[in-house]
Amino acid sequence: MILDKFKEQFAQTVAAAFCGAYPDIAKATGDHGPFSASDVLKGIEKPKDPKMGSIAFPIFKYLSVLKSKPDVVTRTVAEAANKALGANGSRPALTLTSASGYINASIDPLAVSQRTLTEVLTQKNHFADSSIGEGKINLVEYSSPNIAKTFGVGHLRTTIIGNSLRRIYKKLGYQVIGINYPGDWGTQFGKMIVAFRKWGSEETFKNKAVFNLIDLYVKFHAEAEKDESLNEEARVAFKQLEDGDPEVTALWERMKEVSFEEWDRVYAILGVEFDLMYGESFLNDKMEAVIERLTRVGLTSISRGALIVDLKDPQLPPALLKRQDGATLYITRDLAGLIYRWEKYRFHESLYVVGVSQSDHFKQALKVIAMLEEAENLPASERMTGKVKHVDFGWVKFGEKTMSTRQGNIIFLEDVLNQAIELARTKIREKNPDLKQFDEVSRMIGVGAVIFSQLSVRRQKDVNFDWDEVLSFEGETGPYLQYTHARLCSLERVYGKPITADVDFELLDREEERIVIESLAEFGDVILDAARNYDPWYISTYLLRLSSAFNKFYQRKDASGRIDKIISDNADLSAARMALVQSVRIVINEGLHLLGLRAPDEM
RNA sequence: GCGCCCGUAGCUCAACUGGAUAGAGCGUCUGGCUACGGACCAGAAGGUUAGGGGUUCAAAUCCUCUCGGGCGUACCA
Repeated sequence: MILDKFKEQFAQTVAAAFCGAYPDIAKATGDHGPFSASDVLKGIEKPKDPKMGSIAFPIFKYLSVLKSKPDVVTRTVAEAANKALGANGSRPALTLTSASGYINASIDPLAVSQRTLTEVLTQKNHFADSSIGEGKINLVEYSSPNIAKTFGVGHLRTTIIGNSLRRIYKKLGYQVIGINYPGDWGTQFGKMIVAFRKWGSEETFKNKAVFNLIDLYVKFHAEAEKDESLNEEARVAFKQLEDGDPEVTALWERMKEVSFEEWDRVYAILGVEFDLMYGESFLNDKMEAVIERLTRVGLTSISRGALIVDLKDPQLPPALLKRQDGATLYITRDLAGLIYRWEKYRFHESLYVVGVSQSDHFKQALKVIAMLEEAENLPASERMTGKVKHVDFGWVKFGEKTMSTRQGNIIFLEDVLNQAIELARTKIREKNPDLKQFDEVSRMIGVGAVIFSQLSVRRQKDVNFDWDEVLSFEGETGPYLQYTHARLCSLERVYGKPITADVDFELLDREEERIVIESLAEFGDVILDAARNYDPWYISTYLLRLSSAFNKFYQRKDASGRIDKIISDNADLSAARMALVQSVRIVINEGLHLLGLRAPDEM
């Protein structure tokens, strides 16, 4: 965003230089390719190596039109452009160079640093805020655990990605509704009820209730392997629940209650927030209307005894609204939920942060909606088609296996968090034994390591759950970012004087500073990338880049091999460098917040 | 069987969706004026991008086949 202005200037200058250098071809081809500022702007890239400048423009694809060699083209154009830039005698904001098929440009560091640091220091944590979301509502559904199952690491990704997306959209000015939609309905409850009747007791609800319920669930599946009739019993039991049988309903309520307690504890540790929570059962009385609506336009039919919507797509099985026995299914509730949310919020976008394994399910549900809206011939403004997205993510794998509650193959998230926190405590005891807020900071770091472990891989890819990696505090980790933040805070404490943007930015023109400052300038673009791609990973990797750039600056050595200290006897230099320090601290702090991590002042 | 996704350093991941010498971290090895905080920094080693063929100025990226893995495939969610 901050660099946009320079990119535009680059594009205009380069296009003009092309026109000047190849007037005949320009006349013949018209305002296209290298002769068009907007085409040049589209072709702009970031150089592989920051030493090559900040803007790069490859010219290969124009060689056949220009009928010339790459190095000749880049050299003549760069020279002409430089001449034009320096024409009015003042210091040019851009300096172009040519290199093997690329026209590169470096931006006058002073122009960037002045603008960037001033913005960061005055806007503080509101730096890179945006208004693109103003007046728009975005829904984000995430976490959505199941009753009577505990939080495993499998639920970690949806919870963390969703929580982060919620914060990212807020920063961009959207009104965001973070929704937790727990699974509190369905045949699984038939199974739980049967299991409880057979092997449960009052003791089940005593201590560690959720764990006891999981044991029952696992046992049910083990037994059902041997005895098919258990599944039939479960179907009957769920039907009783649907019919409102008081005894069964009471049992269901108790199971819900203990699960809620469990989640609240985990959300509190993670620092995850929601704006709205309702379970699947909330939609029970809203499904019939949806079915009627679908039926009215003739989309439903009976097949093999079940009520379906034929999706007219050989690749997708039909959407089952009702089973043979009349019980509703997952997709029936999701359709009701889709419509409920659309009618209530008229959202700009509605996101479902749910694993890849359900991508067919979402394709089916969205196809049903599209068919319905088409059949009802709704005006475009009344249609949600295109606004609803399945934000899928890869599996959390454990060794070679995937997690499965049914097989009892699961790691409890709370155990992971507790171990991470305990490790943080050990580290702090050894490195900073006098730390005042020992407990709180230990939690920040342990939890930060766990959260970051899920955000350091692109959303769509599977992520391995490896204890050693999750509990690592070195390298590309959350604690590394937190450490950098704490160190920046420490510098401000040592400096002890007010930090302002009223400094001589000319003093920050060395390579290391330049890279840090241009990273700061990118923050806004990175947030937009994360939002557009529904992936906080962009921010994770950006913060690592920024921290690494800062740490290089911090530990830079001068010719004699001494550390080139930030705070020195040179007051002007120190003031300028501290302006940079505080800017980096602000951006790391805000970036960590967007990811859902806390940033300690000391650790 | 059919559909979708994936295969990059010993390990975990990048590569701006077709661009420059395929980059980081971990691990291994070497180094860092008596630390403005060493949870850091500098350097070294490590690659036929699973394999073959094709498309073009240019392929890890696109098309095709082979091999290997994951997920889904109507009455679970």
